[in-house]
Amino acid sequence: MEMEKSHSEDLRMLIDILRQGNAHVMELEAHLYNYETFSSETCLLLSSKLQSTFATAITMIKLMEQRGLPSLPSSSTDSPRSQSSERSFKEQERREMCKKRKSLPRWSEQVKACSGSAMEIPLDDGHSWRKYGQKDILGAKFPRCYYRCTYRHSHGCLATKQIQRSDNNSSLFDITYRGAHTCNHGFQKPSPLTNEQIIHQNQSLKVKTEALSSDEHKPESSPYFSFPLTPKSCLKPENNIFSSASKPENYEGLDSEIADIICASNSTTSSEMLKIDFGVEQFVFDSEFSFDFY
DNA sequence: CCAATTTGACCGAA
DNA sequence: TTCGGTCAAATTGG
Repeated sequence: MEMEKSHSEDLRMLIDILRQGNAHVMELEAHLYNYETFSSETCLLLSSKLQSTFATAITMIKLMEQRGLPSLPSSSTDSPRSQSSERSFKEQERREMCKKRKSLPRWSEQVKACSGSAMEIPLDDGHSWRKYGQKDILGAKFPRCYYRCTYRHSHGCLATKQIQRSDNNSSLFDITYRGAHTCNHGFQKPSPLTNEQIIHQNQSLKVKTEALSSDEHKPESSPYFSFPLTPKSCLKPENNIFSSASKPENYEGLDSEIADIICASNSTTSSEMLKIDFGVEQFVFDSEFSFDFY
């Protein structure tokens, strides 16, 4: 009762903090998009702001956990009855996680394999992935591989991707991403590419954002899919339109097609970006910031 | 020894 | 029940 009140206050604060973090992401993105004002210093600054935002949020969640929420399984002082509920608590947590993952934005692209020869592996997208599964898919010639962000546990980064070799053209890979990276290990220093390389890669790359059916969520609230974290397809080094290593005329030289791709997943237009939130309710409760359980 | 991958088990959705 | 996605123990590789 008393507890509940302060709990909801905490939540409100937490939400504010996360909103702030979101604002920083916007700002960061704006810088990435604006070639004129782009500076790595600014980005680093924003990145560290983001880090501290998340750190604060994490700390808050931990505190709230200690105070108001069911205690962690580790404490052996619990009454026996809480032990029986421990299982269902974990179970519940798992289910919530599942739900959350499904609600994450999704987009896919087709990527050409390294045009070497035998080494048929899709290009590295600049993020660090850890394979966690492989499945034979009904009616598909090749198995589907499942990857999650390497930093899932250390940073609570929920990004995942699936890679599946195309049936008819085995040098093509369908890659489906789910969830934007919240870790900041993502963007390795982009290697300089020539103009031709960029153009070539742009041509061989199709990005389609799968706007999830809006009936899946109450449309009026949480605009999940307008959360405009730039998909890797925009930021990944091999497409490094924004890389300071590539010359400005690269960007200007490339036509609106690229801009379309860049905007594809932000299709809700930048004017809407400002009122976007994380779908915070879910984010707060389900987030995997409980990394110290692992 | 640690971190990544492999692979069968498990679980929820359809 | 089947299928697709994830987990986690066993295995591999550095």
